[in-house]
Amino acid sequence: MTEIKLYNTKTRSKQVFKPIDADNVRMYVCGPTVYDRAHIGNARPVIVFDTLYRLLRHVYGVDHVKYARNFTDVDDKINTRSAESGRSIRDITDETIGWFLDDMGALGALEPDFAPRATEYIDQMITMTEELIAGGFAYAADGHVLFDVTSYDRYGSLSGRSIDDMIAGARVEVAPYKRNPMDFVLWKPSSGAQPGWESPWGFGRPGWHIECSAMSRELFGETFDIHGGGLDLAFPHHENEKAQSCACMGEDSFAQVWMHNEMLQVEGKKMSKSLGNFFSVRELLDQGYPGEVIRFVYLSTHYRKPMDWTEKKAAGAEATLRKWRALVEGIEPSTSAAVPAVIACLADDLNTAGAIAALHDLAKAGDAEGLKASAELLGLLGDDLGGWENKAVRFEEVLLDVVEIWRAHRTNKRYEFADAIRDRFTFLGLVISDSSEGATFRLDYKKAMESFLMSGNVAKLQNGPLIGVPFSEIDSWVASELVKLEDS
RNA sequence: GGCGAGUUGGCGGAGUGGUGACGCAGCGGAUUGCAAAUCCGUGUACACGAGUUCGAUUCUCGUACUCGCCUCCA
Repeated sequence: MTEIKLYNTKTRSKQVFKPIDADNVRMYVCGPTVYDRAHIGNARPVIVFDTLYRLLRHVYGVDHVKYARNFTDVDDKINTRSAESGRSIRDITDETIGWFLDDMGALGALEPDFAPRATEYIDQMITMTEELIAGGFAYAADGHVLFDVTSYDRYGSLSGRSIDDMIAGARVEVAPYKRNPMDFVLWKPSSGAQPGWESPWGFGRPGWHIECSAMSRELFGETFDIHGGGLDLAFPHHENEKAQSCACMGEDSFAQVWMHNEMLQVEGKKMSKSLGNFFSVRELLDQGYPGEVIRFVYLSTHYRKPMDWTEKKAAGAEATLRKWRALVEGIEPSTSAAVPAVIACLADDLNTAGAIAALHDLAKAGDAEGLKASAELLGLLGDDLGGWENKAVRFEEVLLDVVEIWRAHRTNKRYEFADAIRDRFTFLGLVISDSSEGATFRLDYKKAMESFLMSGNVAKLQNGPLIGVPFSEIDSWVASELVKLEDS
């Protein structure tokens, strides 16, 4: 059996992965708070852990791996959104969950086996909170229940912090009902319009961290194999989850391996709402980036390194995938055809960049079957379209007419006319590949967009090059230019 | 202030204690009416300083710089 090594945040080292039960490998990943479209940073853990899920399924068998990813559907951001829009919380969260699954599906992410919603596990959260109080790890005060961080002596061990250091950082909310400023909320009171449930401490709602502890116990039991999420969750979210669960169920309980993906940047800068370079997966898809291209860009950087999203990388990814897709077209590989070199890279702490290099080797060697089977382990080159339909040239009829004119000029050696037409094509971003089997065309989006802007169209670039013109506008512009070309 | 990560050729990006991936770009060639596409070939890079070593880009320590988390945000 393939030996998988994973970097464990808890031990700060790469270790051989030994599942608790090889017939029931369990992975829990923190999912989104559902109040808005997923931004491109949300997509990184989804793609990273989807790839790990695929690898685990390959190694342990599809029926022996269980993956849970929660939806946080009770949160003040959702309450705010509800108050602003006048819509019900359930409406907002239902819609957002639908968007999330659509957008992540477009990136080739498999749906997890479990997608628990926090609001459906309130009872379990209350139960765990009661257990923590009974065990002396939490206390009720002023309608709140707080976790007493001093009661758990390993508090801070996951993220490498000490309580004293953190208090010195002075970034904690001081509240009169807290015994220690670092104590965090397990339960808090709700008033009027806020969502809430009856509890031993009155009408209220859970704090953020308790949901993962309660839901993972319900779905997976007291212990499970892998807990993943973005590095920014390491503290406080994961530290607090671990404190709750281990205080409640023992130090050996809860996650055995903690994995954190590094953050994502955009064109070399931190992506944040305050910097305004913040955009959603849907915006990227709508601009014509196939989901598969986005996925490829993410996988070309190791998950524990900061990843920079750039247009240049996307263009490179597209060129590579286009080449590979042409090579594997019509190939039906057996599921066991995945190549050892690719598997070995993935098994080495998910070295996806190395795996992609191995795929390049396969492509160069012309091993279409190996390429396709191996690529599918990374969620690439699947049979679904991967979002390429957005790139299909929808003005095909006009195009074919113009091509006939171009061809006629060439056949008659009227090269100056033929070349003028071709130059026009090139200007429009239409890349012509004229082979012995006939001419084929594709639209170079970036080139087309440049020409579009050069042609006097108003630039709509507001927040950098990516938040630009929708692909559909380029599309119709190219079509109208082709009509002009045909007329002239 | 606390914690952590990184620094590899023009760009992106793996990896290794000892003849230096891979991709893109560039360059040369094949092909082409000319191109595009494709194919073939081509590149002695590992922040700086010291230490360990027969030998370090790879290990240790230090310096510089970059970045992230601790706040909305994964």
